Amino acid sequence: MARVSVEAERREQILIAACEVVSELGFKSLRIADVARRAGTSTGTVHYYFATKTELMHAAFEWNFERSLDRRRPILTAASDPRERLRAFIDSYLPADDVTVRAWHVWAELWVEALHDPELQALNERVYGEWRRIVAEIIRDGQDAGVFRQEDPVLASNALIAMIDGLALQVLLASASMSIERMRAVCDQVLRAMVLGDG
Amino acid sequence: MARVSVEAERREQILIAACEVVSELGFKSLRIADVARRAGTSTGTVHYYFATKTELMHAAFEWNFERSLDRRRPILTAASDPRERLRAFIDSYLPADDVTVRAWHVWAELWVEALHDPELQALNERVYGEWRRIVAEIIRDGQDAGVFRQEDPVLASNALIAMIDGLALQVLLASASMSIERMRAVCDQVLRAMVLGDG
Amino acid sequence: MARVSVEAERREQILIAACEVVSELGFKSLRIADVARRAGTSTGTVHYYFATKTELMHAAFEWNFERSLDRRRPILTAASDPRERLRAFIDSYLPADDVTVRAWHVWAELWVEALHDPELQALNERVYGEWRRIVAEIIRDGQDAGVFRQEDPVLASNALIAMIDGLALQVLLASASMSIERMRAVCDQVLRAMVLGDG
Amino acid sequence: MARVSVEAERREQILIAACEVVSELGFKSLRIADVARRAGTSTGTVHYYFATKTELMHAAFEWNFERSLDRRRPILTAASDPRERLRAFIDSYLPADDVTVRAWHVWAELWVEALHDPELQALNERVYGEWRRIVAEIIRDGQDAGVFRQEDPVLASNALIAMIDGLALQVLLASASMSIERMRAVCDQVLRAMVLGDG
DNA sequence: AATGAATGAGATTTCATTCAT
DNA sequence: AATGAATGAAATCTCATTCAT
Repeated sequence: MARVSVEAERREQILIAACEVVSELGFKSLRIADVARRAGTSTGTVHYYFATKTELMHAAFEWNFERSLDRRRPILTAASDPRERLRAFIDSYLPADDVTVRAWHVWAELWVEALHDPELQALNERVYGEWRRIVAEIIRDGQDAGVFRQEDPVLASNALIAMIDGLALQVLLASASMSIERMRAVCDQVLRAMVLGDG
Repeated sequence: MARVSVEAERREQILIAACEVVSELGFKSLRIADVARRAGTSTGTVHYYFATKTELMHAAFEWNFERSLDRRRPILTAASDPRERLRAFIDSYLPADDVTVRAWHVWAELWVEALHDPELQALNERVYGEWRRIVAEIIRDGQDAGVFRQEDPVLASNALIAMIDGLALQVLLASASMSIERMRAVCDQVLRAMVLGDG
Repeated sequence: MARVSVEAERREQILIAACEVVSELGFKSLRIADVARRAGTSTGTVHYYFATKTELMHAAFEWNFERSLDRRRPILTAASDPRERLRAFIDSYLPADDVTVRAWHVWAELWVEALHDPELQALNERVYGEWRRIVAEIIRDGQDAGVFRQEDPVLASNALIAMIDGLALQVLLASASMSIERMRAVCDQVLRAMVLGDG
Repeated sequence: MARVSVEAERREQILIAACEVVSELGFKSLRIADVARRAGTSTGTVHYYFATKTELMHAAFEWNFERSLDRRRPILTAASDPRERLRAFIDSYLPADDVTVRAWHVWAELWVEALHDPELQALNERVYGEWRRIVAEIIRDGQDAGVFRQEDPVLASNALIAMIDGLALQVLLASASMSIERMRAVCDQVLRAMVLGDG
């Protein structure tokens, strides 16, 4: 019993460390030794839990996604006005705090890694399926309530999510022309256009 | 004179090869030896033209951007209806043909590399400045002509470009839910919403 | 008392497992973890019984030899015609069944390991002393009975045993030109030459 | 031109070093770093010539065999009495001098490695085919000349070669009961039995 | 008596970079 | 201008061994 939790705990320590290192150095520069040091253990131990670097990174990407989802659950289950829900959801994706910035970094690394790795593509697919369903649902609710303009909710959801990805990326790239505030303003203008009787 | 052009040609051969290899294997897996083989030369020669791997990659990213810009120039200088111009511009970014797909791959690799490299961030900044100016200009033209809805053209331009980046990425990731056709449909719906008297 | 036998049993399980793994993977590739898995226990337990890998392997070689000897005892104690006894003895060394093949594999691994290990050389010496004495005895009996040709029985015994080793090795190496049948034919011809009044 | 010979020379230096190290430490204990040091170069260079440790070892085994063959060619082409030729051939296999001892060591390591490696089994097959043909030829010549006893020359050749292998192995194992002199005596007695009108 | 998580020393392998030609 | 043999630093991965439980 105690054993199991020790193992699970250790495993998570290593995954946390891996995400931190990916976020700081990038996947390309990440060395097992960095992860080990960060997790307060040895490379041997990292390999005891994850047979290969690839296995470790896949697990880290998966873990990063699960945590992201966990953090949003409260927002989505809160029964509130669709406009509020959509805004809160989008807001939670602004790379404003350390945790969110880190998660975005990891996610960006996954994208590029996935370009040449079908297994990671499958993870991306799963995640985006989840996002698209959530956002499309909110849009549909808003349309039914007569507060969002009529249009295909699935296409709109795709447009919204893609825009967030693209904007966040520019923010992460420390773009002088794309600060957090600017990103928020862009999102606001797009949301305003979606809401009826707001112009 | 002749010499200079021979050198310039060789240099470009190497840059082309570098972009091809990045697109196929990813930056992380690219080896100088791969680029050399692809360019039909030796690692020694690659280093003769580019002192370090970093220098080579920066030059390749720059080259990729210049080519991208060259390919769009005809679209932008063609004096036509803003709606047509905007659509043509967006269309030229759909990762539909090999050349465009390859360019996107290289671009995606640059993004992630730039997360930890200020020099590449500067390149990204220059490129996005260019794009934003171009798109904002078209939007302004359309608004002046009374065909686009009134809104901040710079914010709208940011929204549009970010969306294209995000959508293209999902297409590149071979997402089952984001084909080229789907991407086109998403763009169409967004454009339709921008155009007045179209709903 | 009961405890001791439990320990002895466990010890033997591990030795059996070690011989099986050596036979299948070779000494070079054998890992303690393999032996542990095969014995249905853990690496910790293997080390509880054998302090080091070297100690385990020496014990396994010793065990392999003892078993080999045990299997031949009935043949040697059966009072019969020297010709029959010699033939039966040789026959028992043909790598025809699984048990014998496995024993040969282990033995071959010992040879090569012993090239750089005096302790294993000592074991080899003991074993060969045993074989040579046995075979020389049979030959002497046959000479006394007037059925074997006159020659130095110790030299003849060495020749015979060396030949069996060399032939068995080629059979183990899956040589297309040295099958079990061929090995038997070679031994037959040599035996026939030893027996008087047979040409 | 010069280049080619430099490469070929370097390659051979490395193979010589590899055989020496195998002979001294055994295949199991051999490290690329040992070979590199012995060859007066770096591990990087060894890998420049041989992609993997396996490839290096296979090449070394092959090289060891080719050299062995080269050393015997004079004996075999010398037109002389079959009895003399057979004796000289056998004599050349006694592990009496350093070169021969080293070659035997390498050969013994190959045997055991080949037990789990089909590619090495193929090499063993090629080599033994060569030996068997050579020895069988000599025996046939001797039988035709009426100096060797009548028996199947191929079986006799197999018996002889296997015996030499088995005896040499015991000599290499520093067996107290199998010195070089003893090995010579055993061979002599066997040869004497083959020769007609000699008892 | 038995376990298995953890370790660290060490081995192979990779590859950008150098440099003599 | 161009080459490619050679290098060495560094990274992943392996595994016997230890030790707290």
